[in-house]
Amino acid sequence: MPELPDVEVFRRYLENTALDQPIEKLEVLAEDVVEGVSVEHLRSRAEGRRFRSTDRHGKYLFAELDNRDWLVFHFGMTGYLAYFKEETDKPGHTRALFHFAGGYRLAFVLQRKLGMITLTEDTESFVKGQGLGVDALDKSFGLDEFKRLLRGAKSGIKSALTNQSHIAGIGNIYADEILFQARVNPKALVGQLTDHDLERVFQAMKEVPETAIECQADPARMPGHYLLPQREEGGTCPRCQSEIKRTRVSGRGGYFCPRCQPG
DNA sequence: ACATTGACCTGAGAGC
DNA sequence: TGCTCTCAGGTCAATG
Repeated sequence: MPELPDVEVFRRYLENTALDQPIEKLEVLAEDVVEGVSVEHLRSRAEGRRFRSTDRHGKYLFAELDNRDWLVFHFGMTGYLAYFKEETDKPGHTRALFHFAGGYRLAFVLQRKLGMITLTEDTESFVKGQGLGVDALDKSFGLDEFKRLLRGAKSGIKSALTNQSHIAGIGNIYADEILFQARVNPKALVGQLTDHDLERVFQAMKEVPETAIECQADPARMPGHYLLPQREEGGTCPRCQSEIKRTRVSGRGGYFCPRCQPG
């Protein structure tokens, strides 16, 4: 779930639910999801504060406190946020829980503990420290820079797209969707692609996440020509009705249409 | 210096 | 039912 579009949806969710409310208590239910700072320190910085603004870079979500600290959330493969009031609505695998003055809570949920929470004073230096590349949807990130980043890459196009140190935000699922929309085979090497291929990949890299965000990152709401709702073996290509095939690209499962994305 | 693989963590679903 | 195996949208360290 948590690639760029999902994290952007979480960001807006936090913005629309939890902003400006006094944080009475931060309950950490799994201490190992707090990284870089002690749980005590994190709690002491957050309690008594409010979330003032939010930001996002790639798959990282930032929430600014009114003391100018930033909480950083990473959602791993399974994370999400849940805002609720009744104890019975608390999701399983809640790892941290913000209790607000009005009785509402915001849960940071991870099934697998591959995500984390940390603290930073400066989001830009955090991004730099993580070695993250430009956010895929950054307005100033244009075709020329895209070509420059990929030129010289010896890897496959899918690895290049999901390499967070080049471009931040694209993961396994959306890489498949982008390559499907661009009609490029997921096993293609960057060096084999024509300029025209790269232009289509670039355009899809901009359009797909934008559209996914509009659809709340929910495959059921996505346009009929999207692969995502059909992303399973035996699924049907929305363009040519061929059978969707599964493949393995650098250790990860991928799905594609052999006819629309010939290799 | 780069690219790919395995490990990390936990649960769901398939097959026996 | 219960066991084992494989897989899952993340990154990072260790390999090639």
